[in-house]
Amino acid sequence: MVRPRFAKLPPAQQQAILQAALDEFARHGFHDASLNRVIETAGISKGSMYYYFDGKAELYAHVASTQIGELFAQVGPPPQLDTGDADRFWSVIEDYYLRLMKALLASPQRAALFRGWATASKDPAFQRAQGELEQASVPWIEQAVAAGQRVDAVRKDLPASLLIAVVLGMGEAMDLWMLSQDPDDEGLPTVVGSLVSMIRGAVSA
Amino acid sequence: MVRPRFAKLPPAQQQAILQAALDEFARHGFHDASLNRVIETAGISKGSMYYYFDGKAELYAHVASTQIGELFAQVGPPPQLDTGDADRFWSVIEDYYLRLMKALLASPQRAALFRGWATASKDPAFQRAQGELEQASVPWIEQAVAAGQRVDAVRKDLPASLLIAVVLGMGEAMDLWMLSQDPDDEGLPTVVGSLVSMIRGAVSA
DNA sequence: CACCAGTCTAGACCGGTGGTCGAATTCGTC
DNA sequence: GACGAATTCGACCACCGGTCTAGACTGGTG
Repeated sequence: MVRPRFAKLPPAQQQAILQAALDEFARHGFHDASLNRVIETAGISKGSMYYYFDGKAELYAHVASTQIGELFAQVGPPPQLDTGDADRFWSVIEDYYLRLMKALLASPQRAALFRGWATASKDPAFQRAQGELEQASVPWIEQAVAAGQRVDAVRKDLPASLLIAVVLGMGEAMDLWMLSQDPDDEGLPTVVGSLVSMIRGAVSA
Repeated sequence: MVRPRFAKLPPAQQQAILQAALDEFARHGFHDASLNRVIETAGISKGSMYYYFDGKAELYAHVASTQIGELFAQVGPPPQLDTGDADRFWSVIEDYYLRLMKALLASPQRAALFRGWATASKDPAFQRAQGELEQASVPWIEQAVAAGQRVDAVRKDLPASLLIAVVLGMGEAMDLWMLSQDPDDEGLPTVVGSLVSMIRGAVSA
């Protein structure tokens, strides 16, 4: 975790550090980002950086969770999923996915940060600090799978861990593909519709 | 590419280098593997290593392509896919997938090496040297998708690049999940059957 | 024999990395 | 002002992948 001391810094300096870190992580991804460049850009010394953050991974985790928070603040909380039948389930998923992607495409730097997520998630140094972030995304997917099974939208003959792993893998591949295509706002709904139809095909009963 | 000089080394020393590199890459993945540890284990100097290999990426590429070669020698070449209808297509896929996974589970070190592939494929230093390896896997998937479309086993309304990206993502997630489950030989066919059914659901028409 | 070009090895060295640490400085409070 | 805690600083550490030079060894030639 970020150390509590950080909150006591003048907001301007907090912002300088976070902005420098966001720039660096968005541009280079987790592993190739340089802490030395961050402290140089932010105008602080290495000692200060390690006084406020336990290390590179903690800094990344803090930046990423801040960005996630802002993204959710824009898009709104995840919707209720088990309020209808299977078709309803999937159309709610598609709608929410579409809104998320729209918001993401609207802020390229944030998109670049999340694009580097896949890389970061395989880095041992990062995985130790990932706990907090994971608890914001994986449980939601777990609940979504459970809700889908409740309304007969998701098959029940496979372990939930496998369904989740596959959905995450598909999502990652789709996100990377979409971000590399840079679709306009008109084409986006069609693309998202196709992606959700693929997920539906993979996991539905 | 590996330099031709390497082939002129005494086989024992070739083996020492390749074994040390395989151990290191399998244990740590591409990025976190240390060339210094490899040369120490192999008992050669850094100068010699760079005399025989252009760098870390070339060494990894050589080790990996050797392992791929041995794997294919065990399992046999990819099968002909467009010799029947859709059901035939998918059963051939499932059969081949099953044989590949069986062979992979039989040699844990090789499995660990390939598990690190995903990590490696995102490393810029690695991508430059990936050409040779890529030409052995991606084109095969492209052909498989094209063959599947020919026999109406794969939907034609989406770009091939998306289908391939999603299938690769699913495959990666499934492989990781399977290797983490460490299934016995009895359970394997069932699991592989489920996985192929998920891929089929995602990409079929 | 002497000489030489080519092959090969050793390891010092380079700029970079993330991370540590003790000293110096600033700040809050008596 | 004085004292202790909070904060800042940058030198320093071990390690990384990669470069480079000095020299040992080899086989061939006059």
